[in-house]
Amino acid sequence: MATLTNGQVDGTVHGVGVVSASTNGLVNGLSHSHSPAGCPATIPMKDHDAIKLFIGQIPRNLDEKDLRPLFEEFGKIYELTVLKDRFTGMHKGCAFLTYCARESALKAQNALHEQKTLPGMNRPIQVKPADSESRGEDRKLFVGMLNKQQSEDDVRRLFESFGCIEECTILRGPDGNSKGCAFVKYSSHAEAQAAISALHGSQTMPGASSSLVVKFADTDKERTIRRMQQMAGQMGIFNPMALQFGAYGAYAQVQQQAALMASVGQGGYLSPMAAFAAAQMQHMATINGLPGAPLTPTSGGSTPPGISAPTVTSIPSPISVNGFTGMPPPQANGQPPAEAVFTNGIHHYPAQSPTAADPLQQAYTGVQQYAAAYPAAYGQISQAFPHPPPIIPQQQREGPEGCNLFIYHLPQEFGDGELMQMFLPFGNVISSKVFVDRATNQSKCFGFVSFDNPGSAQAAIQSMNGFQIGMKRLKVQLKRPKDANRPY
DNA sequence: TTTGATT
Repeated sequence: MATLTNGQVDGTVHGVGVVSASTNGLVNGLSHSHSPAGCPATIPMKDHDAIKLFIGQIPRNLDEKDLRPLFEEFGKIYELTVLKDRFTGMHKGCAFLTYCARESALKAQNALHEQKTLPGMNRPIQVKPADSESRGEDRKLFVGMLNKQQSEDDVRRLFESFGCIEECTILRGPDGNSKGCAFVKYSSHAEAQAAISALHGSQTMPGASSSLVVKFADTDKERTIRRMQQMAGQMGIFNPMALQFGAYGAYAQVQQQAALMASVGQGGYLSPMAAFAAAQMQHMATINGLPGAPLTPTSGGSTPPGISAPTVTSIPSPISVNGFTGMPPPQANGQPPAEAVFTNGIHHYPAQSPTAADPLQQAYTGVQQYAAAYPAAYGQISQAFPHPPPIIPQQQREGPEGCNLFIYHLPQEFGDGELMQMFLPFGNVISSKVFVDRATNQSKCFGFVSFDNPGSAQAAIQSMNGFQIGMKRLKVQLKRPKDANRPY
């Protein structure tokens, strides 16, 4: 019965391999009747996941009608085309073959590929998925910035007017919650392209942070590249210096920042690093609880062995860094509050000649103050040192509950790196993320920092919440737990 | 200016 139906709609069926072919035909016929509007009524139907095969090493005297019988024993053929030279029409010795059923293609490949040699050929026949198949996700779209409440059906409705949707999947987490993105597979590249043109950036879903993203899904290669980049990012978070030297390394990092700050500070442009160094200086004052009080420019400047740093001097004038207000007016006297605070045996060296007040020295001094003001913080880092440092915390972006901070009112210039470094003194930062507007690549001035323990997170809140940078004050709070703020 | 998604 099914065979008859197929025979009627498909004049090319030859009645070979009828049993399995008709089964597939029936299934497809049924699904076809339910297919969304806009799907062309292609006959005969093939499986959505049908595989287009490349057939090689075909004698040039065989054309489609000669080849059919050979392949039909594995299932109903949807399409078989001998490749011909575009200009001369000459048989190129190969063909494309698509079965209605994916299964048939697999069977044919297993049975034939390199298994026999056709008459007149000196190499065995090739039966394998066409290149276009392995490459071929060019009709599959990645859709981002969906509302997390939207279902497959909602997404289908949004995309159905551009073509025949073969597949629509919302990406979900382990708990079944939508991740706000989806895959939509059309039956052709052109349909997918049409959907991109019409929908990408066209609207912003309620609750989404930016406009709808509609683009071709990654190919395998792109996916691999992305993975590598992610790995690199993971490694990058954990600065080798910090890992190797614990607090010592962190301190060296700060020195590097200071140097960088100085180098750009003179040009009038305030880099993220400079902003950070400046922030640290100010923060240091805050922590001391001595805003405007004598903060010591230090005689305690240390140059840890092996780390090159400029000669340290005291600062004769108040620190002022472009664009930053509220800096404490340090005075050139007194002692740093925490001389020799490093608990891992690193000591400050005596200061050298007190001279000039160039930006570098200012910055450097400020950073020293910062370091000096953080005995506890640096102590934490150094405590972690004797244990094997957690290098890559299993891909995780988030720490345990209570370890993740949400920070906003960040300076526009801050990126992930600056954010991390700002919080490094409070513990092991397992991730830091500044939100970036996908359209403009600009920071949205808020982000996340995750520690590996709640104590560090609390310490960071204590110290950094309300911390003034420029005209803004940081807000540092625990990240809302995932299940909070659910409408239902 | 207010909560990390991504094949």
